[in-house]
Amino acid sequence: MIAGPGRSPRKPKGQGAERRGEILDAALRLFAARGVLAVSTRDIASAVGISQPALYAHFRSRDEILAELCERAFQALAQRMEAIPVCAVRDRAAFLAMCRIYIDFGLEKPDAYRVAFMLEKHRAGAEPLDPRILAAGVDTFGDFQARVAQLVLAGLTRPGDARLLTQSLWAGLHGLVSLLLARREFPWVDIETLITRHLELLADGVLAEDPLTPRR
Amino acid sequence: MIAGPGRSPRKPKGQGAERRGEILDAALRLFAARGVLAVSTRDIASAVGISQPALYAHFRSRDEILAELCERAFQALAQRMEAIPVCAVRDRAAFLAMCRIYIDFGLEKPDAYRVAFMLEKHRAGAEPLDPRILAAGVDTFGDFQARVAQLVLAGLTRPGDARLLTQSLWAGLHGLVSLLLARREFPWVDIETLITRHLELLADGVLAEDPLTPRR
DNA sequence: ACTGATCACTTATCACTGATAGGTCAGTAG
DNA sequence: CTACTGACCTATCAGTGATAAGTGATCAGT
Repeated sequence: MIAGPGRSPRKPKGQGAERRGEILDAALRLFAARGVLAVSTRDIASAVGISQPALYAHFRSRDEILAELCERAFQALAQRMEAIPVCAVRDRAAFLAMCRIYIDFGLEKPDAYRVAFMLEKHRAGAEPLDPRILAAGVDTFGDFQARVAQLVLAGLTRPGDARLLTQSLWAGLHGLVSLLLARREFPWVDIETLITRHLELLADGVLAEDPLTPRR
Repeated sequence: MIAGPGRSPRKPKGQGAERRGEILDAALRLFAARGVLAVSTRDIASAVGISQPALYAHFRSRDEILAELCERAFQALAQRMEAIPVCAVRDRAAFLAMCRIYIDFGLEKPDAYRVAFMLEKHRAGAEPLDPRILAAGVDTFGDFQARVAQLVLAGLTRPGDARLLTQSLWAGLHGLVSLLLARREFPWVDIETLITRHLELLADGVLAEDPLTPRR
């Protein structure tokens, strides 16, 4: 669409996997700058400094580039989540910290979050979604679930098994992040207040009332 | 993309607003059948029985068709919500029923829901979103908030004003609906169980503990 | 040193997208 | 009858994702 700042001046050949990485970096940078829908394969190729069809030597389709970025995003989130070790999830504070990591990730890396959780990968009639990506998503979800399971084992949660509680909690977190990202023009209350209150709401809904660790 | 079943055989002229309605109906039908992204203006025009440029006599762009459908979707949701009058929202059961209406709407009319709540209207660099649509959304949200305010007035909620609680609750509901719609291939637990438990979670998070109306 | 294969890349082109320009034709007002 | 209006058409635009076929450098084997 727009000429853009960055037509690189034709690169030397570039060694296999190295080019692949360059393409992914350029794509993520453009997606972050203009939005996922507004970036064409020509834009990406131009930013890398190669012709548009050259992309197809490294990726089978534009969607495969997205899928690869999606996998990267899952890994980045999983890495952040490691800041709260599974064994450390034993009280309300750790629960809140864990949820906070998810929300902060979404708000700080909106395009990674969009690619991973908001884009519809298989439009009606397309192929059934790269199983590698599905696996990466399920893995990341598993990391989350393992931490919730700690709370269940410690008897801190309201009734329900870890899988059910985790899916419900995930929905609660995703709802806030995705609405904030997709409806920036909505008249939100103060965002920090909203996040804090929403986390309290989720904690109240997931965790058992416990007089020893009062809510506020 | 695909020829599709429905090239209507060239309509007679059609009176102004009537054509407009036909176009919206056809667009919604196609979006529901193939997904919003997979439907072109030529598909819509062909289904109505007119040429593709003729659409632009009634709408300024494809996005304006989407915006109009979005407004319709908000109205449809608002209409369903009227089944629970504002004054009737006085207890946990009414709260759950109100939330259930939202979720059922999303799952039963996935394309209307997608158009209204999940599509990103203003990609980076586009025009700032039709204010009529924004107003329709804020109105629908207001209907929701009025019901939550009843609960606040009745002293049934945990701390927080109605606006804050409503935005948080909305996020909780939207998270579940949008994830179920966007990630159909995810290994969800039984969906009815998940919905029920999630609504309990939200109720526990929003409503005060009240020994007179026990949770289960 | 020559040959043949391979690889990363190119240009040219495909069918398709949303959108615009300009002409056609029926119906109506004067 | 003329003049106008409005709904509609065909033709065409630039931009999209993707493919085909060709180019030139590199490298292994002889």
